Amino acid sequence: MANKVKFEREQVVRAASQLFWEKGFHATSTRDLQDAINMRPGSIYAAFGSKEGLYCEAIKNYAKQMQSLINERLVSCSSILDALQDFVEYVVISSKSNTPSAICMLVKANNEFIEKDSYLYQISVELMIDFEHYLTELFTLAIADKELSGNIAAIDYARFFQIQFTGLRNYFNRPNVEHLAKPMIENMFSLMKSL
Amino acid sequence: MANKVKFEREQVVRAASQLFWEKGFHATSTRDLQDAINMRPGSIYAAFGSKEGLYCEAIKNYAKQMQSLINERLVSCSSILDALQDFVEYVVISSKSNTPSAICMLVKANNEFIEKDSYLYQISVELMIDFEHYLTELFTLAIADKELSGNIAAIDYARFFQIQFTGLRNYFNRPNVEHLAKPMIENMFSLMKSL
DNA sequence: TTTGATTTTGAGCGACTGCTCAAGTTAAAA
DNA sequence: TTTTAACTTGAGCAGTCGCTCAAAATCAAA
Repeated sequence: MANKVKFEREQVVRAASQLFWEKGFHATSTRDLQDAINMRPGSIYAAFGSKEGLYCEAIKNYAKQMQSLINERLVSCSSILDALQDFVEYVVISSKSNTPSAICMLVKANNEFIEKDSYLYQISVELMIDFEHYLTELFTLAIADKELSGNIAAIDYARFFQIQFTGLRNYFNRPNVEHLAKPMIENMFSLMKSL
Repeated sequence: MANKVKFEREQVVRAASQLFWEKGFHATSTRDLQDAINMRPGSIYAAFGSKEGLYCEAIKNYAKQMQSLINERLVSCSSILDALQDFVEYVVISSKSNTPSAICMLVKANNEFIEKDSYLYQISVELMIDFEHYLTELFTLAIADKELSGNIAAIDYARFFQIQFTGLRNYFNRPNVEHLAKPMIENMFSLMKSL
């Protein structure tokens, strides 16, 4: 005695994620979303409650996929730092043409939601802290593997990495500097190894 | 045979700048602006042409004021790098409580206007490049003064500075990390001096 | 004063926003 | 089959958006 949902939730959330990532929360209208995910308002609101609810799933999906990108490289690369460098090069250089924005969606969210007690701001902080924890685990292993000196703590490597990564992605969101990306990423990693 | 404008243009642009900086372009309504600058729609549109026109003046004013902050410190400090470090500490730490956002307005604009051929995106890029040129001049002087090794070119110091600065400001847009700001800024500058 | 170009005012236009809900459609259970 | 609960549809609501423009206010020149 029922009917079944006709949409693929993961696929819909990914499409919404792409649109929100590109345009930001405020500049994305529910009509834009309807077109992007091919659902009518009633279905959207039945499934996600509100534009905010859909955004919330979308940004969590984004964070999950970003970690997947690293995890894939941990399998295929011979060291943790090689995996991270390959990840950074992929994000800043290779994926630029088929990605909705050069800027991390978490950073965009963190910049857009100015009310510090708003739900979406807090989600953005949570996901960034999750990512920092994930990085800290990786750098703990990298220190144990003697890939890094261990002169500073794993969490400090994680902070250094995030600041460089965010700074680089912002810098390369301007035209005519593409040729600088590869050497600057290499500098970033040799700097980190010298800490 | 005339009437005179009753508003102080510089003061109005500064107020608009603060609001746009805080909320971004899309999330700032013309009603918000009316209240912030105490002008009625007709006067605003007579003076600035459009919301976009007002934003344009506002962001240029922001860029000008940011350079003023550095220029003031170049006068009062004994070296260029001291002035820059004082500037960074002021922006990231001291001014945090009386500033509309922890994030640079140019960076926010550059992230918000996704149409690469839109006028406001191009303005944001122009102002960032202006700032890079300004920094490059400073680092040229710093190299001549032997404050920096000169192992890399002035423009490369300018790029390094911008990436660190943007990365730091983004990192400190999260709660509970304030105590890390001072040491991380010191690290940034000692790292730069070791390049 | 009076004149008249200039500036300011604010009601309100047409378009768009996030969202609702009655009506229609679907498919498993009876 | 028929029933019925779950799902989908899309017209449209109440509110907000950027912006316009006729009318009122202002003030230097005549």
